[in-house]
Amino acid sequence: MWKNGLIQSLKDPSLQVISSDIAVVIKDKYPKAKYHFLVLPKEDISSIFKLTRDHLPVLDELRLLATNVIEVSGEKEKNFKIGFHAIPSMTRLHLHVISKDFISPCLKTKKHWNSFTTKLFIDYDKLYEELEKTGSVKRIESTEAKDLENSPLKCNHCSFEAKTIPSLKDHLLSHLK
DNA sequence: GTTCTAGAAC
DNA sequence: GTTCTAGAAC
Repeated sequence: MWKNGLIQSLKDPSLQVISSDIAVVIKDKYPKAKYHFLVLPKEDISSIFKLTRDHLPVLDELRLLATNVIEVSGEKEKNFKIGFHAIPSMTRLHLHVISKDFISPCLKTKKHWNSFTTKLFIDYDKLYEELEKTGSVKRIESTEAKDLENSPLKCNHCSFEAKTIPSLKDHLLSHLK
């Protein structure tokens, strides 16, 4: 089943970029930017919704590996987004580490775009705080999620709003240095 | 999560 | 006529 794809990838050492005793970094199979890594715990945590305060140290470790893999790539952390999808599709908790260029042939749909650039993307710090304060991560309302998935294609660098995905992709090229 | 493709949008 | 999106996938 495709939902278990990440767990399969986790087992394949050739896909591992870096790892520690408790977590592994792999490249996203369909990267949505120049750099797109996933940090997964070895512990069988299916998603953000299974997290408790007991997992805070695991999150700390995921975050450390995120910093490490950016360093190894020779890039600057400020040029990355680090966080979780509010509605994960695939099982096994995974932290996205993605460069803000969002230039990739695999970025094809409005849902892709909005999953990284709206509240459908939960920054690491925000999720960590919620877990610390409330002891769990709340599921987003499905009506709000639909609205976010279908919201206008706003550039993540400026006020530009694209009418189509291809025009957004053209526009993103203009932000390359 | 992706692929495929019908038909909407242009 | 071509580009682009969006829903089914048994």
